[in-house]
This record gives sequence, structure tokens and C-alpha cells, in this order.
Amino acid sequence: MVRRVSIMDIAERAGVSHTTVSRALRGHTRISAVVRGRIVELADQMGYVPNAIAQSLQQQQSCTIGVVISDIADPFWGEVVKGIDDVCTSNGQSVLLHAAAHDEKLQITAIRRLQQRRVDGIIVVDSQLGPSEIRQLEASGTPMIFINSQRSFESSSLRSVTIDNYAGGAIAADHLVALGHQKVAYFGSPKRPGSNLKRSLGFIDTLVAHGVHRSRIFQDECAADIADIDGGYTMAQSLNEPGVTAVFCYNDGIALGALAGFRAKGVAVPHKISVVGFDDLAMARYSWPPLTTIAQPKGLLGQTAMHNLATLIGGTSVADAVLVPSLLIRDSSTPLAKGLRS
Amino acid sequence: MVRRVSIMDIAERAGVSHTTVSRALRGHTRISAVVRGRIVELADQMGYVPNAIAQSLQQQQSCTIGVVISDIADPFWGEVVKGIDDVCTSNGQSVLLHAAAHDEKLQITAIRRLQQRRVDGIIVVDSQLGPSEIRQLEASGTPMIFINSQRSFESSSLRSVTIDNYAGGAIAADHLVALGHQKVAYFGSPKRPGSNLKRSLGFIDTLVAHGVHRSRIFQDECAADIADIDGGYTMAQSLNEPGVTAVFCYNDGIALGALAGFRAKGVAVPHKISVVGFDDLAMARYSWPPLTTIAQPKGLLGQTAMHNLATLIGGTSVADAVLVPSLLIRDSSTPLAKGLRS
DNA sequence: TTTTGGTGTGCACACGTGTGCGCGTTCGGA
DNA sequence: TCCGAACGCGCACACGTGTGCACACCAAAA
Repeated sequence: MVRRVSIMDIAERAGVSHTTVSRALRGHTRISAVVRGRIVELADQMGYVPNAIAQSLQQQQSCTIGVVISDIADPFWGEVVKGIDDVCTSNGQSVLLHAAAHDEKLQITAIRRLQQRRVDGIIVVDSQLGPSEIRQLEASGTPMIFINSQRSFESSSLRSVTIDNYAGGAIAADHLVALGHQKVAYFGSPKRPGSNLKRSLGFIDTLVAHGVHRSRIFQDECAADIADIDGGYTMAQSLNEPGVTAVFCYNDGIALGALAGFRAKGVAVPHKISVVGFDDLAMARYSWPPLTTIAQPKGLLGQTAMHNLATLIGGTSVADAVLVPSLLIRDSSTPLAKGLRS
Repeated sequence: MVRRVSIMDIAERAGVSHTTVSRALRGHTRISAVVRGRIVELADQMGYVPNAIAQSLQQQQSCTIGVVISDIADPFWGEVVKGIDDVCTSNGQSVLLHAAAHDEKLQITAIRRLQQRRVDGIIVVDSQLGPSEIRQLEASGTPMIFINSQRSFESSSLRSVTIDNYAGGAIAADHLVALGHQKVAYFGSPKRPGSNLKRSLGFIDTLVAHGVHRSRIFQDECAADIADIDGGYTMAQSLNEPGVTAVFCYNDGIALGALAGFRAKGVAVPHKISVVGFDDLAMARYSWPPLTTIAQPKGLLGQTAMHNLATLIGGTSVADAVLVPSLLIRDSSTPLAKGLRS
């Protein structure tokens, strides 16, 4: 940290006390216009940059928001962070970023460091924390928002912002049924048990409500230790239920893998089989064929989290927020061809 | 900022001065073992969390690195930030993130705010700053690293980390010539004039060195006000030089657009025309066909920047770093078919 | 017993900023 | 001319931490 000019330096040059300089620069009343003018000019001329650290110490607030994220390189979370940052900068706050892979220990360490830095609040994206850690955090009193967490909270300082996974599954089912599909599959992921269950339930319940018999709904799940895209590839390869004409995948990663798997197998998408993903990753637009998917409002997720966090910091209580996903129709889903009806 | 226990609180409870508490917790010598034990236990029991803000003020260093980035949602920059964060956390530092779209004013504002926060150094990703702003920053004395900036610096506190764009263009040329292509095109972008020029020069110079006549090298450039992907689409559509069998694109965005444009036009990639991109975006793997590209070492870019910044902060001077890109062969480029030779 | 040296602890200050309170000055009205 | 009010400014403290110096104490050596 380079030594910089302080208000004391300005005070000395102006022949006044540092109190006067502080008041003049902050636009305090009851400072004579001449003195204020001289101080402002002097500050500019001397290249004064206010010390936010000292201000934070004095004001007992840092105007800083901590963000803990599993993988900043993931384009999905990147969009979420962008939403957070947008609201932050318009609030005059800054974002302290801490990456912490999918690991409880690392996430706790990151949160501790942020608390040392006295952030005004914390947003945890894609939390992997267990109940005991949560209780520990409740005790600390720092306002926190969890985005797409798998659990809910009782403490007044902890809130969540999530996507309605059940509704997302239902939307996918509506779409496929409307296209005429009557025998379908769900490609799941064991890595996120909570959201996986909700998406599959919403999907299956809605299919059943539309009159699709349970025996015509197949489920598969990839291994927990491989990348989504590889899991999707494998499940597409090994799918050999005759007559299945559509697949709904837990997320776009699995769906993109499935596209590749079907292509390798010689099964044309969407003419022989329709594929629907979840998330709307940036790359979903550029796959071949472009992927029909249940889009998560990623930017909105971050913005809502930040808004609610600001409210929490302000001392007002807020409710958990649930956002609804929307159907984004591209080219990987199509009406059931006549010949494929079984 | 919630009121938290300070070393003074601990001191009071332990019946010693805050000095002793500070020394005990920092592992200072010349503190009796009994007193230290009691203080450490008390600190733990009272839930003491050291105040990094006060420490920063006292130590005159914040252990914080500022990162200014044009678009955090861009997966390319996300990987770079990940590289920065990796080194930061292992150095015990934190990352203060500030987004600032492609706009000089916003970037300067972001830098000012980081300087107010007294960050130890700043990394500016994809800078759009002009010479006069640069001079202003030199004067401030804050150590800074510019990643993939379009210019170089004289000040000892300002350094750059860039990719060797000329070499990247040359590698693309080598690859296409090796595949037998003799009539090619370059799809450029006017948004980043510096790197665009270097990539095209490296490409063209090397083609000429391989014996390709200049009259067989076509260049096009998209409009500055549209997205890369749309620019690529348009350029592919409007390409009507007969006999061109390969295209090298300024970046993957343009290349992905070109893939779509050629497909819409009924020109098969790679059988009728090979396409090579630049960057290796995450989605380049999942396009159809998967994109051959000149890969930038994105994580390394961030890590190198952070390493050099740490050196700069330590007071030692460093040189500008130039990293070399590498060829990543996928399916969008293929040997020239016999029938297409002109 | 006095001197010397080491050990454990506290005082007081520094870092840079903001603010409650009080003091001196000026001004306007009676 | 006198008095109250408003104005302009500084003193002193607070925020939480770290550290140079001094001081008190104790033990061992002279």
C-alpha cells in the first residue's frame, strides 16, 4: 500500500484542522465557502484519495459484500455473479469474491475470511454446507443469502433464493406432451439430490396428470464421479428402451452429452428423439441442434439475492424467494413423427 | 457490520491489557505460557474474529487484490479470474471484483474505487484505456497488471501479460497449409484492433512464407456494433470467393457464427470448408462440428498475472509476460479434398 | 549486598477518518 | 450599547489493532 495523502496532510497545507477538511470534503454545512473551496481545490491538486479502510473502521460498515462460489469459471455462475455485481455497484458496494470448490471445509474457510474482512453480508452460491455448519453460521449473525441451496433456514439472518425445480420439471412435461410424446425418459444426476428429485417429480407428476402411464416413463442416473457431459453421453448410448421418443435431462451439461451420445449412436435428434435440458447455459444456443431447455433466470437470481441481502442488512426481514424458470424452445425438440407413435 | 468481540473485550475478561492479548494471539514470544493459554481459550470461547479492517489500517496493507473486468459472465474471462483467485487464496489474499463494461469511464471509476479500498495491486482484464488514462494511473503508483491489453507501458509499476497473437495466427496458417489448403480467408473483428492486426499478420505472413500467393488470401471484417457470433454468421453468408476452402477466424465467437452461417448456406463444414477459431471457449468443444481452434492458456494467463503482480507489490521489477497459444485440433478442419483443389 | 541480565507486562502512540461538544466570533435587533 | 442567536472552527475521542519503549520483577552472578 503506497503512502498516500491524508486529510491531515491537506489540513496542514491549508492551515486548518483535519476536522475542517473532513467536513469540507463531505459537504458538511457550517463551513465557510472560501475555506471549503480552498480545501476542495487543494485535495484535488494533491491527489487525495479517501481511505475507505479507515472509513470502514470508523463507520462500522465496510460497504462490501462477500460472495462464495464453487466455480467462478462455470458460465452459469458467472451470469449469477454478474447479476450480483450489477446491484452492488448501483448500491455503491463492492464484491469480495472467494472461490471454494465443492467442499464444506473450503466454503467455511472462505466465509470465515469474509467475516474477518467484516463484509456487510455474504451470498453463498451453490452451497454444500451441512446442518451443523449452518447452525454455526446462524450464531455469527452475519446476514447471508444462499442461492440454489438444497435446504432452508430458520434463523432471521439466513435466507435463500432458489429456482422452482418442480415447476421446471412440470414445464418440460407440458412441452413434450403438447408435442405428442407418450413414452419418455428422465436423465438424472446424483450430485445434487435435492434439485434432481424435485425436477424429476415435477416432470413425472405432470406426465401422469396428462394421462401418461408410469410404465412409459423411464429413469436413468449417471455416476456421481464423472462430468455431466460424459454422464449424458453414456446414458444416451445405453438407452435401449424401444419407443422412447423424448428425453428430459437434469441439466444442459447432461443434455449436451446426450446429443453427442445419440449422434454417435446414429439416432437423429430431434427427428428420432427429442432432447430437453435445464439451465440454458450460454453454449446451449450453439450446440447442434440448438438445445430446447428450461431456462433459469440467472441474472435475476443474482439480482434478487443481492436485493434481499441489502434488505436483510438494512435490518428488515425478508422471505425466501422462489423464481420460476421458463421454456426456451430451440431445435432439439419437435412434434412426434407419425411413424414413431407406439 | 454486527458488533463483535475485540481484543479489548478479551483483555478485560482476562484482566490484562489489550497489548498482551494481541501478542498472545499473534504468537509473540515473551508471553508466559499460562497467560497465553488462558487468552487463547477465552478468545475461542468468546467467538473472537480478528478485524481485518483494523489490521489493514495498522499494517498499511490490505492483502487484497482488485480485479477489473469487462464482463464476468464471459466464460473466457471467468477462467482467467479463476486462475487469479487460485494464486490469491494460496497467498492469503482476497479478490475485490469490479465489473466495468467496455467503457473507459467505467473502468477508471472502478479503478478509483479499488484505490480507495487501498488494494495492494490491481489486475485489469481486457483494458480499453487510452494513453492519457494510463499516464494518470502511472502517477498513482499502484502496481498494476494488464491482461491482454492493446498497449505497453513504461512505468515500473505497470506491466502486461498477453498472449502472442502473431504466433497464434502463424500456428493457424501452419495447420491449414499442412492440411493442403491453398486458398483461404481471414474473418476479422474491428473491436480489438491491436490483437486483430497481429493475428491476421501472423496468419498472412506465414501463409506467404509457405508459398501461398497474396491474391489467394481474402480478408473480411464484421461490423463493430454487432455480436461476434452474428458477425461470423454474416461473413460466412456473404463469402463468395470461389475456391476458398478454409477460414481462420479472429475468435471462437466469430467461428461459431461462421459454422451456423455455412450450415444455413448449405456449405458443409469441414468437407467443403475448414474453420479454425481462436480462444478455445468452453462451448467450442460442443459446437457441431467441434471447433478446431488456437487455444489460449486462460488459467495460466490469470496465474501469471497474479504472480507478477505479487512480485511487483514486493518491490521487485518484472518484465512483460507473453504466453504462447497452442493448436487444438477438433473436427471443423480437415485435409483438403482432392476435388476441391483449384 | 549490589550488579547484571533476562522475562513478562503495560503505556502510549500510530494508522485515517468522522463527530459530539464547546468556544470564540460576528451579526442583527432592541 | 448590549444581548442572544447563528455561524465557523478545533479539541478530543472513537473505531480495532500492532509495536517501540520503559518498567517491574526475579534470578543468577559478582
